[in-house]
Amino acid sequence: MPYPAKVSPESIVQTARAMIEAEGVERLLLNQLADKLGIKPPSLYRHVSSKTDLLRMVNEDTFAGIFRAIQPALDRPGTPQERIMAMAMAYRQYAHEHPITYGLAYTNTIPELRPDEAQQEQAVLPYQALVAEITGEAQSLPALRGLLALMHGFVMLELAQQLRRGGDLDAAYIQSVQAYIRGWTP
Amino acid sequence: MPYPAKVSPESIVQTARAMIEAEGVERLLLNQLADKLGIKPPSLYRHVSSKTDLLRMVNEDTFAGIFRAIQPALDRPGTPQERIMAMAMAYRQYAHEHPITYGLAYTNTIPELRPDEAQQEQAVLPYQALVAEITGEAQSLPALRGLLALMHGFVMLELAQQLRRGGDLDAAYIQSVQAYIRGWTP
DNA sequence: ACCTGAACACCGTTCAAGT
DNA sequence: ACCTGAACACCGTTCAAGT
Repeated sequence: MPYPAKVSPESIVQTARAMIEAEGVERLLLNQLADKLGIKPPSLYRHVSSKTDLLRMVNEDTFAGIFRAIQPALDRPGTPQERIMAMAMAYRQYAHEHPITYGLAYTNTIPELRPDEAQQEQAVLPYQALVAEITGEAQSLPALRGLLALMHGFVMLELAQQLRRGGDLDAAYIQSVQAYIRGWTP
Repeated sequence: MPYPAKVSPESIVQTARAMIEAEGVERLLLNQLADKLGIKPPSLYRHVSSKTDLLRMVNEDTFAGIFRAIQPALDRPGTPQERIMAMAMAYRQYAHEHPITYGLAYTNTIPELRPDEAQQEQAVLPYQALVAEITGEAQSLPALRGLLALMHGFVMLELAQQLRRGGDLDAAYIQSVQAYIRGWTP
């Protein structure tokens, strides 16, 4: 009866993530996932309680990845404006490198796919503090929200192919974030 | 053989839209849709070539609705800043009134769900002209893109329940859009 | 011309049985 | 403790037959 596990929650999530990025969520089929893991579909249910649960795990992984990607901007030297800009660049880069799973993490049409609230909040606080260096404490929450909205919205429009009119998207992003920061600077 | 049609593409789209808003996309089942229309599932295929095609039609309808909602802001009197703000308010209101289908229209994970490009572009031009009154012609495209990103991103974060820390979201939206516009004003 | 019953294909999920 | 074969449920889609 000792039976070495062929898969782990980590290997499942990682393989699922790769399949989603390669083919899109709608083509993440559990029998194909099982195939790649070297097991049969029913065995997946030893490690994951449902396909929805699996997608939630992928999303958690995505949020962790985003915060890991933008972390260095916090410790970096420079003015608050420069550090926010560095964060915004790292944020967009992460989204470009994981276009499908990034979008998936934010299209929580199903509440079960949402990540833990408290954990999420904890992770944003340092960035709010960074924003506060420009706007002051009192305005920092709305200013942070607008900043996240601008970054997220830009990236989502890009990924959904909604910015198709040519022109320099890198420059548009930088200019827009700079304009936003400038607008909040007293 | 004369047989009056019980349904039309319009009635199908409208009913589908209502079901999506009421229950979410994942619970738009074609047999339930057929039920509400008083027909049997196979009959749907007289009017729609696939479920994907139906969703594309719903999305087209959504984009038309968005532009209809923000149109009045164009003709309204006032400074460019005021008219952009009016547009931004109408935009967010539309999204609040159609939370699910709004999100659906912008999460084009499948290319087939995307609306017509040329038509889309035509519809945005007046708003670019409005933005140009502030930024000048040369900067108007990137400035418009950032504005759309800010509006879309804010609304998407709200709808995905990603702004849960309390505070006045209406005020945050207004302040953020104002800051953005201010940042672009020479 | 439009609708339906019957049937198929696909895929997530369960469960009893294997090692 | 982990895996599998067989089977079920669900749902989008097709097609030949009805009016």
